[in-house]
Amino acid sequence: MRIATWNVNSIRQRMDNLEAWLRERQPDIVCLQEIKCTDEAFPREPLEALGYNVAVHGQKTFNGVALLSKLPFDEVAPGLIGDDADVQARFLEAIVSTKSGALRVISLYLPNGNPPDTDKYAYKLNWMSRLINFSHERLKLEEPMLLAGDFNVIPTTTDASRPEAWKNDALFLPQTREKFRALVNLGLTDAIRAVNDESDLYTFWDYQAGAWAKDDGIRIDHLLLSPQAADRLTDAGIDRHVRGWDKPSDHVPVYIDLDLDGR
DNA sequence: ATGGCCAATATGATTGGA
Repeated sequence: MRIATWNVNSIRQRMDNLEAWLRERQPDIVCLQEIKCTDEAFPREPLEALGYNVAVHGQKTFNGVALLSKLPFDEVAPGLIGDDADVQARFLEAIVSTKSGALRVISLYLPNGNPPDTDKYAYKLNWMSRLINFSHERLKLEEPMLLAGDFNVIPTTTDASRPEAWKNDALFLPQTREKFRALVNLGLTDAIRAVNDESDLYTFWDYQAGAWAKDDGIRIDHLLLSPQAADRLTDAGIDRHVRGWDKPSDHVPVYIDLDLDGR
């Protein structure tokens, strides 16, 4: 089973790219972020025509996450625990039934947090604490689970072309990386790093300053696997070529293959 | 030349992104 995550930076601006990439990569499940539209405005029909069930947690103008799945959804739940007053659409949890049993999938869009001297950074750190609490609870279930999305975290210096340029950025500050480590240290596996320790693995290149042309990228889109999912991991990759297409998102898809055939 | 973009919005300037 192939599962992918992609921050599309507006689903309505990215439908041509999304459909082309779905035909090329043939994922079974896709976690989307920054759809930037309401549930009503989400283009369900063309995706359903490609064989996907669709679950959406959107809002007007900003943020918004969604899930596509060739398997039907057994359960879908929007929102991250820990703050009932948080109205930003950044989290969508679902369960599908595979031949090996239930698989829990979360599509998440972690707050950017810039500038760091504002309440935006406090919101980011608090959101990360809530994600740690959520993950701690779900890991007790000891089932295959993956947290997939735009984490807005550069985990290490190896994950940036120019780490010094990000030294004071909310994506790379020590507190941010510390919280990300605390999350991973609950027992999650960073899928890309489980199969590849190269230094030039990026998932985002800014639209500005010729970042793509200079390969000035960062790795901030991640798939974190529970032990029961990590045991089934057979491959992981980044579709960086999609960044070179016409009308690209500034992020590219990241995917994993899990052996859930239930032998 | 050390800067250069993109998307949404009762839109033509502002906000957010990273």
